[in-house]
Amino acid sequence: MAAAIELADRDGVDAISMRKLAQHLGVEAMSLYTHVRNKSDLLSGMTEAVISQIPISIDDADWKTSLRQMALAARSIILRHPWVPTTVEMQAAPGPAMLTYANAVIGILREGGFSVAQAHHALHILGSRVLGFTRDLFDDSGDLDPETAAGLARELGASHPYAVEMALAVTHGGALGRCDDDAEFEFALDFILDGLARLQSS
Amino acid sequence: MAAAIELADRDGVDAISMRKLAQHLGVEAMSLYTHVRNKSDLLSGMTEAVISQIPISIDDADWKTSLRQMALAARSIILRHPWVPTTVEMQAAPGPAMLTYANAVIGILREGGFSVAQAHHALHILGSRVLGFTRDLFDDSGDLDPETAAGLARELGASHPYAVEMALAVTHGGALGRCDDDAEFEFALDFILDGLARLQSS
DNA sequence: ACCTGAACACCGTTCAAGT
DNA sequence: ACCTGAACACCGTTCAAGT
Repeated sequence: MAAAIELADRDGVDAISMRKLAQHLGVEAMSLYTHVRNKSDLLSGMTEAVISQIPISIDDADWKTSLRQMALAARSIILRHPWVPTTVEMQAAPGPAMLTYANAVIGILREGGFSVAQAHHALHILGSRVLGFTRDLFDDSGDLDPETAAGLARELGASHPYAVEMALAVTHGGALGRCDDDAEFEFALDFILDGLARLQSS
Repeated sequence: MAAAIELADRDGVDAISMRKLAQHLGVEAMSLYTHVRNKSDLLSGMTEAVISQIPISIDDADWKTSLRQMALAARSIILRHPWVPTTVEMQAAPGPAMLTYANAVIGILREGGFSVAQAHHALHILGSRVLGFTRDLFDDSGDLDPETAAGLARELGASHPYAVEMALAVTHGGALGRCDDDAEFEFALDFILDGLARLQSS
């Protein structure tokens, strides 16, 4: 399992095949089937192993800081295993580690005074952000060299002025510095947590 | 392209292979390579074809109703092609249709009075929700028959009380009716749009 | 320009066989 | 209990050949 995680971290999850993993372990491909039912079983095992590393916040802080702590902790762990979002989405049913994590999140909300219905809404709103990741529509932390960026701007400026304006502002530090994914994640997280506080008290 | 979309709608995107698609078209697999560079080119073509169907709202309503309209329209189209979220995430670079869509969203925000920085934040917060989909952590619109549900509750109730409480409330209409994905999506969307309005005026 | 067929280097998985 | 090797039914893609 550890070997598979290491291999996925290095080469990406697409590079994981029974044959390659076996080779990585100095063994024949079919030997893996004694330890794992099939490939999807392997992938859930890897996913569960990572999820179970996310610390569940136990201290009795208020729900907002607890949730914030957990989401940021989750993010820092998942950043080290960038393939996890993919494998999480591939799973049909959540494993025990995932269930424990979800139970902790719901528990924080319920103990914080959310009704079941409110907590349910909150889960839908937080979506995968409680797990520390957001599938961005596209990478805007781009590193284009200035000349190709200028070329693109000239080509697309007429048809997509707003997109180009933002891309330019974000990539080479115009008004905004280059897009800071960490800061952007925290901003979105706090935006949601503040909204949930308002939802609860309304 | 249309044939590929039809096949993916019917059998899922995993069932799409050059060989199967060719067979579906009554042709040999290698013939496809005259119309498409490779498989990933095929998948982006399919994705782009669907994205380009999403109507860009042109009427001069305020930004909130415009964005709401677009997100709901996007959702209704993507619901008919459930594989699109997957293929969107697989793409390295956004195609023209995706760019046009993003430009429209940013344009609505900018014309609605958002600064570039605010619009940038808004994009990160909306995430894939502007495209009408959210990857839920897990399906909670489950349809378990009552007895296995009761069994699960007994088994997990001790270790995961909060998760079980919510699952029971959501699945067989306790306090909440069974989880209505449409309503839940609209709720989350409005939650975000209201928050963005507050962000803008602060 | 479009289609074909054979071929190559991969997959996941089974099964019978070994220790 | 754990590992192996051959085999099967698949992949995406190349290349030379046809019309």
